[in-house]
Amino acid sequence: MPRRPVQYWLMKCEPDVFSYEHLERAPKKTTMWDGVRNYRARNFMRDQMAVGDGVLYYHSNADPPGVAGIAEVASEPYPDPTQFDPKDSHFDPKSSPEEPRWWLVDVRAVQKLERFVSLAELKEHPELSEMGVCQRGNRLSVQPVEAAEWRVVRRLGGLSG
DNA sequence: GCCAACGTTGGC
DNA sequence: GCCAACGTTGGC
Repeated sequence: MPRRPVQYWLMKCEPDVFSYEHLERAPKKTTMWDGVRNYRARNFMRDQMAVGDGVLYYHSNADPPGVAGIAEVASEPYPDPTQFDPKDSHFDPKSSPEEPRWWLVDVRAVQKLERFVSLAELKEHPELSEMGVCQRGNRLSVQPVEAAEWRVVRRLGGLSG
């Protein structure tokens, strides 16, 4: 069974909540990407992500917003445990372990960018204009990224390849 | 702090 | 199934 090619993603997180530096210091440099409660974002994680996929770790609601580091998908999709916890702010009473509504993957830090690449800088590059994050009003917290876009962002961030 | 864009909810 | 109201996101 041939493995599908690596795919690329952009995942948003508020750095005040969990920055790229937080991820680097986490056990195994890995965290559960919990709390996503948007169906499109969930579908990307549940249906399309595979271990080893590349992730642009994006700082949203930040000054400035932008891509801080490279991460990777570090688990198969599995149900988000916070949906079952009545004490958790992401509790979903309509979900059940038998029929979980919300899914996530683990994300592992790979390499911090040599240079932070701000949203303003992303927008300066016409070859990145199709990226969701460059489009006005796009609030999706998990987005697919084209391989060509991935390479451009890496290069802007001072990484080779 | 403002507000545009979007997603969700709930009345009908 | 429509759509107005409301809540959230997130850049500015």
